[in-house]
Amino acid sequence: MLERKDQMMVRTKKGMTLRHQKIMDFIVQRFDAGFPPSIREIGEAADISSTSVVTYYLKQLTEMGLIERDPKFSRAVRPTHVPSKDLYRIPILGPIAAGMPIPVPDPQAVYIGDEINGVDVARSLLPEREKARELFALNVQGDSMIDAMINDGDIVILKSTFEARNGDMVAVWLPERNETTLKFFYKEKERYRLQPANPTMKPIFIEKSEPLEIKGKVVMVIRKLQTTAA
Amino acid sequence: MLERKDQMMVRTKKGMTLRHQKIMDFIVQRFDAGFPPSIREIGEAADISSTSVVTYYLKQLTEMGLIERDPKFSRAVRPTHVPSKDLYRIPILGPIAAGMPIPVPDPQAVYIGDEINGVDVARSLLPEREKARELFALNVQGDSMIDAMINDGDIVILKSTFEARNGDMVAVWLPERNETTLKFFYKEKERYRLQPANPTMKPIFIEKSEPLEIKGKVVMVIRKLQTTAA
DNA sequence: CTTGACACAGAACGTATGTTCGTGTATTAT
DNA sequence: ATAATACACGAACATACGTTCTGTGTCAAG
Repeated sequence: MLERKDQMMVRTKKGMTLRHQKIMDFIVQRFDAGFPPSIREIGEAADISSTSVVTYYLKQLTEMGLIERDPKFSRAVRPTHVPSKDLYRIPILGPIAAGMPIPVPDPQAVYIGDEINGVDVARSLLPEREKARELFALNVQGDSMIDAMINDGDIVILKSTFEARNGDMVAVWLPERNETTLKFFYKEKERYRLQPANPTMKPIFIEKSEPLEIKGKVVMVIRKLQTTAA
Repeated sequence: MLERKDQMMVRTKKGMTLRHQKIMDFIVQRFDAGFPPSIREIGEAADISSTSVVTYYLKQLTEMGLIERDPKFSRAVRPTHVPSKDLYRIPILGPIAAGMPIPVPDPQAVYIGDEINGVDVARSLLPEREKARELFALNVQGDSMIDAMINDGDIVILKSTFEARNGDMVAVWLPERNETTLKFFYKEKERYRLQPANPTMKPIFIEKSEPLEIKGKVVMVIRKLQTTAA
């Protein structure tokens, strides 16, 4: 009864075929909606005509640890690890300090193993969803940022950018001084003014002849105080 | 067939009877688990013997806007508004400034209308779940907290407490000075030392004879930089 | 070439599931 | 007092659902 041999899936080793992915996508989609699918609905979504074949794949996905099932209930299938829709995990790329260059986001390297160091931030605190992917976080090391009202141990969240507008707080790398700094950015006639957040402190001025690399715009600062074990 | 008249639910107006609540609780519980219940399972959970009665209540809950159903699928029932399990909404009680007393959490008043001003924080950034209820947030007004490395517009998250340990950052009200301040707290022999977070600034000392009210312990500071509309 | 593992189809079976209908009993309105 | 309404039970029914069994085509190893 099988005629179209070209449509059969081949799984040389233990990988994900197109069918595995289609099924996973559908289950995740339905899980997000709150209504988990039946075997037959999965079959329809993945172009599988037989319920036994769906069961066959579900068994594999379970063994891979991608889904969980409860045989006691119908439609009791759910993905094991689903990132929360209400959170966004911002990768922490590394430390930031006055005498160090700023780690730059690398779209390739970031998602190795999917188990990256990161901060979870509520979507409600973030700008639009689309731009969240441009965000990265840095761990502040040392007291060198106190003029930016940022302390040792703080986490700064930046939006990757190479330009800045007046009034933005930016992460700047000054090659000639071998210095990283976080300042409010103002473009003046012949120079840039880098203004500390702390109003009691003086700005520094960078002539336009001097190189100045803007690495990102600070969008948030999170400070966790060590909770002395209650 | 009905003998126990005392067990019948009476809904004088449009309120929630015990059965409504039992059903809602069960649906929410199952929704969180990812496996929505069937009509009969709901009936079992709410001690309802007839499936038609469950349907009857489900219809009411739908009309109240508490749940949603999709008649195309079985087990397709979900609560409409479920607070995310990954977030915790910390109520913002009001402003904090140097010359103002600190708003104190009032367990009664907080939950009016359930639509309170608040910050959503990822649970992963918070201490244990149990203690999250003791948290409240304040909106920093003015520059008076710059010695605590806290700026105008910052949000400070505090844990309600009346005592402090050495090294805690606390919100303190000094009645004799009519002053609110955020400082690291150290108990010394004859006095308290209130140390600014900014290492370049000097501590203030409070003799033990002077009254000092600890209102809370700072657990987190969140600073949102205004994103100049991209 | 044979064998066995893999990928798939189809059908059958027993149970689960949601709806609907008929009936009964309190409570409230007229 | 009577009617209307709200709350509740149980049964019946058609369909949905998951499991299991048989069988078939594909491919690589021996």
